[in-house]
Formats: sequence, C-alpha cells, structure tokens
Amino acid sequence: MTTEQRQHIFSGRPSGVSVWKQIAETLGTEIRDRAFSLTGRLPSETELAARFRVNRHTLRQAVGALQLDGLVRIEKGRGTFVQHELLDYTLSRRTRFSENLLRQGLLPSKQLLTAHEMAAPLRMAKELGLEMGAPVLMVQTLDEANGHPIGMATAYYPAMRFNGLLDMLSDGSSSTDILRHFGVEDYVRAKSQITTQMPSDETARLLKQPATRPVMCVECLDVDMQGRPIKYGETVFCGDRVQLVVTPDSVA
Amino acid sequence: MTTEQRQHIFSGRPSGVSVWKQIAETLGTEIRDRAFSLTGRLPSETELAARFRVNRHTLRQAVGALQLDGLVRIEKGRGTFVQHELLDYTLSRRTRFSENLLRQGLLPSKQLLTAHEMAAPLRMAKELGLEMGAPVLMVQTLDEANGHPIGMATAYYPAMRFNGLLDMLSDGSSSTDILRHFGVEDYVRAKSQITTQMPSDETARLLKQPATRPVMCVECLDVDMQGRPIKYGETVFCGDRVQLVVTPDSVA
DNA sequence: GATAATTTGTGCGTATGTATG
DNA sequence: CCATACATACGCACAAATTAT
Repeated sequence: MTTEQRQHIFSGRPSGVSVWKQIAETLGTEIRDRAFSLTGRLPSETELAARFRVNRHTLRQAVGALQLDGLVRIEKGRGTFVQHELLDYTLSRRTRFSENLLRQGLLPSKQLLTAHEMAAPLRMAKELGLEMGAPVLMVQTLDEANGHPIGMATAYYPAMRFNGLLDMLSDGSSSTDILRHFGVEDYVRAKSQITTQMPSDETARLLKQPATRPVMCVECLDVDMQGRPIKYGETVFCGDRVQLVVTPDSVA
Repeated sequence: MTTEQRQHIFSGRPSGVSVWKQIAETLGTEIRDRAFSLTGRLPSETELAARFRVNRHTLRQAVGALQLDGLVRIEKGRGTFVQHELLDYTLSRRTRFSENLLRQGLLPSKQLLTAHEMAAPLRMAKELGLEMGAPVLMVQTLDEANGHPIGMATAYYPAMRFNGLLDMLSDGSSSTDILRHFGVEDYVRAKSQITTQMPSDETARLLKQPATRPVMCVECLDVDMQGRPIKYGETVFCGDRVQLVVTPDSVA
C-alpha cells in the first residue's frame, strides 16, 4: 500500500508535514472512499497504530483531528465509528420518505409492523381536528435505506375519511398512492417538532442500534391543499445513522 | 380538597366514570395550571396513590394516560416528569435566538463562556467558504431562558471580515447589533442540520441536565443577503427542555 | 466501589360491576 | 335468571433502574 510508504518517507527525511497530519489525511480519504462502510467502524487504535507503524499517541492525534472534522465519532470503550455516512433526511414542506432517500441514491423500503384502528388520545385528536376518542387508523412501519433500518414511523389517519385504508396496505402501494385513492391529490407538511430521547429496548432492537445511543423523534402533521389535516405522524429516527436537515423551501 | 371527594363519590355510588379517568383529568388540569412546575416532577406513584386513596395500579393507569397525551414523561427508577413545558425553538429562515424566546414570553439571556481566534478545520472551512486553516473567531455562549440554560452555542465567524469582533462582546450588545457594525444589515439561516448524541459530563453540567439524557446538536450556516457566509454555528440543546420546531416559512 | 433507599415496571391472584346472549 | 366475557379496582411481592450514602 501507499500508506505505509509515506511513513517511510518521513522516517528517512523530514517532509515538513507532521506524521499525524499525513495519517489523518490518508484516513480521511479512505473514509470518504467508503473503505470502512462494511462495518461502519474503524479498526482499533492499536491495529491502526501497527498499520502506520507509529505510536498509539500519534495515531490518536490523527483520529482526534478526524473527529474535529466530523468524519468519525469516538466512543470510549466501544470504538471509533465512521460518521460521514449520516443519511440526510430533509424536513421541508414537501417531505416524502421515498423521494428523500432516492435523491441521495439510496433505496427506500418499508416493512409493515402493525396496523389497526384505535381511539385518538388528547394531543393527537387536537392536531387532527377530531374529538378526543374519535377513531383513527394507526399504521406502523419500519423504514429502511438500502435495507438498513433508519426509523420507525407511526402514522395516524382519521378513520372517518380514510375508511378502508388498512385493507390497501398489503398491496405494497406507496402511501402517496393510497392517499390519492381517497381523493388526496397532494399534501404538504404543516409542521414538524423534533425531540430526542433514549430508545426503549424494543425500539433499539428494531432499529438495530445500541440502546445506549439516543434517537430523534419527529412529530409531524400533514395537511391537504385545503389545509385539512390528513395524517399525524410520529417517527423515531436512528440517531446514529440519520441527520435531519432543514433548508428554506427551495422547492415551491 | 375536591380531589379526594371525587373518590368518595365513587366509593359511595358509581358515578359512571372510572376512577383512573377522574384522576387523570384532575392531574392533567393541575399540570396545565403549572402545579408541579417548581420541581418539574410529579410526586411518586406511592404518594399520589395515597393522596387519591387508590391502589398504585389504578394510579399508574391514570399517569399512563397522561403520558399518552404527552403531558408527562415516565422514567424508570427516576420518576415522572412534567413534559408540557418544552420550549419551542423554531428553526426558520429568520431564526434569531432572542426573538425566538420573546415570542413565547420567555426572557432570553446569554453567558459568554469563551472567545478566541483559531484555525478553521476542514468541514467548517468548507461551509464558510474559506481555506482550511484560515483564521476564524470562535464565540461560545451559554443560552438561557428565564435564567435556565437551554443550550450551549458555539459560533464561528471569518476573522478576515469580522476583525475586532471579539473586543465588542463584553459590551453586551446583541449579536445582531454587532453584525450590523460590520455592515451586515440582515442575514438568514441557509441550512440547519440536526443530530443527537449523549452530552459530555462537562456539557451536562453546564446545561444542568443529567448526563444520562441526550442532547440535540444543531449545525447551522447563516448567510447575508448576498449569500455570503457570515456565521457557522453549532448549538447543543438541552434535550429535556427544548423541542425544535420546523414550519414552512410563514415570515417572508 | 459497595450498599441502601427510592422509584418505576411487572406479575399473580381476587373481587366487583357491566354488557351480552 | 344464568353464563360468559371484559374492564375496573385492590393487595401483595419482587424485579430493574436510578440516586444517595
């Protein structure tokens, strides 16, 4: 490899660039080239130090610089994890799950977890403009990118207006298509609220992330073009793999 | 108190409404009236069960309903915490710290933590349109609402353009005022990126929140009306007290 | 670091009132 | 009137997480 050779160059005669900077440069390039995307994890400091034939202190300085640049995330006792592959989930007026991922060259997929009718609790009823206890249809899915889970989405639709929606889910039609069947040609995101919390063990298991790492919770309200509430949603995003992005609505 | 009387009514003769629903109603009203805002914490289940003279199971059903409505957050081993007082921090094109809080009737304040010049690391340089290693001015503040810390903000300004900015900080002038001094009449938020993580012990201490609860990190870029980058910022928001809100830009 | 106290989570069993047929 | 099913409420005990000592 060329990497080890740099070290030799420096050893023979000072090149003017400190060793840790050379290593940081090399590792940074490799990370950007998706060299560690299989595990999402860097080799241990000991292994890397051996590979570059430097002391572990030197290597730590290099990796520390990578962390400053946001390329990796160092976790005491666990390891060093590639951070650049954070999936950008854009929150805009026209937020759509599939479009959002396809734009980044990722393959979106969903797994249906549960779907049933229930009574709306207070807050949800308010958001949807219903009476408390009014029937709503709950649809829970596991959202994936390239087959890896990125979030668990729970959507609530007014049962009154979307009667029969649950039967259409098995067909695999997209939610946009299903809504169109009910006369909703288009809809927009009226509001998103973002909080953070620790996942339940069950959620962590579903998202395939450690229960010691936090998740982001996005509560949102979608309305049709007449401003009528269509869907109230709660999505739990995997904190390790997802980054929410807010930009002024470029798409009109 | 009237609360205990309800229980008596039920004991003597069924009122038609289940006990746990009555208790949930009562507690919900008290929470909305800021009855527990001193500690932000509900009495223990044992205490509440004694107060309402019901079994702990019955009380738990009531409190569980409050959690479904988003009024409280239950934490195993810690207690039950009032959740409604989440501060809404709006992320929009015209995001301003002070305006954001004043709109909710909260008193904004800032404490200067550190301020010095440094070399821009890779990512920041890219965002600000600078060469890597170019000098930037770093200003770190603790942001408060009504005297309670809500976030730790780190702002980076190109040193070239804002030479002398650090000296103006002690005056207590708002950052908007300071920027105006440098010819920046107005500026807008170009982008915000939201991630979540666990706080360092130091950060948790500053934010006065448990180190076991996550924080939200917002990276943002502010640009002037000519689209030139003005400020790159990283804010760590207290996950327990802050909720980020994204709405389509109503303010044009 | 170890221990005890506090607090929420869960399971079992029992009893009662209500709705259904 | 009786049988059944379901929701509600109580009592006791222990597990699990957190905090204080």
